[in-house]
Amino acid sequence: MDDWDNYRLILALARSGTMRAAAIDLGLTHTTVSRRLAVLQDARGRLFEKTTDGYVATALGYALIEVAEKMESLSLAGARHQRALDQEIAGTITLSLPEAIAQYLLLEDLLEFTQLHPSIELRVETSYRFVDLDRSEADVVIRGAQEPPDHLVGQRLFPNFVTYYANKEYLETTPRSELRWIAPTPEARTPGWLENSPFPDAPIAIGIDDITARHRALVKGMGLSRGACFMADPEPSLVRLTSKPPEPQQDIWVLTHPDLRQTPRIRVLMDFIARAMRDKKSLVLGQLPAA
Amino acid sequence: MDDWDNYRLILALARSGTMRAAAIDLGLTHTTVSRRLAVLQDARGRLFEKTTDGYVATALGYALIEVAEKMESLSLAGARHQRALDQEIAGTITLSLPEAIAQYLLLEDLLEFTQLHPSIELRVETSYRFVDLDRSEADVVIRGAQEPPDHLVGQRLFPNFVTYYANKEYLETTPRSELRWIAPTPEARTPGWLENSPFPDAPIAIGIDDITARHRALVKGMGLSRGACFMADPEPSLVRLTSKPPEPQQDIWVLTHPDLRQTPRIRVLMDFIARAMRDKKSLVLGQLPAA
DNA sequence: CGTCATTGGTGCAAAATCGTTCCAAAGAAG
DNA sequence: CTTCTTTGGAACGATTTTGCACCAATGACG
Repeated sequence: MDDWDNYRLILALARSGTMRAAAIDLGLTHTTVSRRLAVLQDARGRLFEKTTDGYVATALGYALIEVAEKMESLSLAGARHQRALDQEIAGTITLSLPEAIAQYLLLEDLLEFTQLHPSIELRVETSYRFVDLDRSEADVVIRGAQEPPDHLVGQRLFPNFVTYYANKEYLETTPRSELRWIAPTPEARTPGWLENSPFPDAPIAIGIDDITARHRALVKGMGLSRGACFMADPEPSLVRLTSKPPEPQQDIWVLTHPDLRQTPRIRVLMDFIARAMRDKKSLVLGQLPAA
Repeated sequence: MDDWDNYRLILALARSGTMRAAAIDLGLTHTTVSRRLAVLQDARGRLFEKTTDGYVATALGYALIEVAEKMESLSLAGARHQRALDQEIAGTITLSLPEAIAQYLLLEDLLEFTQLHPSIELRVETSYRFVDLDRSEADVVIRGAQEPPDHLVGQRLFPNFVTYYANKEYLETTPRSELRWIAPTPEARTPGWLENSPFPDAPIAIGIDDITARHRALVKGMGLSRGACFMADPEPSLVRLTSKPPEPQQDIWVLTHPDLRQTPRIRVLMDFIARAMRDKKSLVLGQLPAA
């Protein structure tokens, strides 16, 4: 018995009496319980005897059940301890981050964070109204920037990569002369984006400020667009317009105020975000999985 | 964390500091430790932080390490308890069984039994001198018999099946007229065995009393022979002489004296033997694995 | 006494886990 | 500063584990 999980098996079988019931308790099937018990008893000797009404522990089995019961109370005490620890970092955090990242990159992760830390109330603020971060009410900020921002501390992750996309069907059914661009509003356009694109002669049909609205229009086949890899690559209806590698844009930063940095609650969130982002690094860099 | 074995992982990592060392402690590789820790921390939050000299537990990690330490002492106490229980059934058992079964069927199992119950000294007696079991010094007896034996109690398992065999090379290279039988001594022969055999006209070259000696001669290609399936089937150099199903011989019994039957030590051994035999039932019945 | 439900076991295919082999990064040693 | 060792992670193939669909055996119930 070099697998402590076997104690859980013993406990479930002792309590429920039958393999099928024990399997349900453990979230398994009766075959798995049967096989695991078989190897366990081969290694440690008979633990249960099959009687007319279920499995009954032998002397040895009973000894191990007692161990398992104590282990269970330990485990439950550990869970309580964990909740108590989480209480110590209870409070509210306001997180400000770009709408696109919130919706397309970190949505599930942020939900997971709230489940992992029930004592933390997380408020997500996706508007860009707070351009001046010092005056912002946010505690933690995710933003793209070239330089380390003043008065804020944190870590730089990696650049956000973009390239050119279109809806596959739109691209195949639209005559080349009819292709149109969906662009940001003029002041937000990257210099040279059109000239370096695969279709520099196509006209700009519309300028949309909101990045997710632009993405929706792109997915619906309303035109060509330059967009973030992490938004477009997972969308199966979209194809890249060029085989050239995506281009890096601004670096992504995870930031907070210097006087909040040592706050455990803040540290936990920033660490969590950094970890979640790194897990998606290849997606943000636009590295296609099997290409 | 619905797998208590993860506590072992935490403990090993906390003690050794690096994944590679922890992996060695656990008998695994560092990749496995790394992956398991990753999913664990995804589910329960950060438990360790990577510092310049190894992994250091966070507050949460430390709480779980304490749980794991207590679990470990529980597990060790359980192992001591098991040894103590085994002491209660300490003593000597003399087991009498046919030489063929001892050598070809239960050898590993009996060894395993002594490891499982170090407090029991098992003496194996394979001679057939004790034909009268009441006068035998054996505590437990395995024997073949048609009827439930007098003055002894226990359980009947299943019949021992036999059929006809030869060394494959011997069969292919020997002219049919040169084929010879290796038989038991005349008084031990089953009536009609020769007439019902595939080669009823082949002469009997030799009569050997000892069953294992007969088997060895058969394997060495010294002739045809009728023998137990559980001895011959696992031997790759032997082939069956007939496609007819093997014939049942005497039932196999596991027996003891009535006044010993309730002795825990005896019960443990008899239960173990019955279980081991049932695991090999298809082998004894001569049911070929992939035929 | 027959029917039906429940139990645990078997064979096979799918899935998760693991080990091997590689590699980049970071410290330690020279 | 360079070299070398040690660390942990990634990709891939192999093994193990697991679930599913059956089945025989046993007991419950009408």
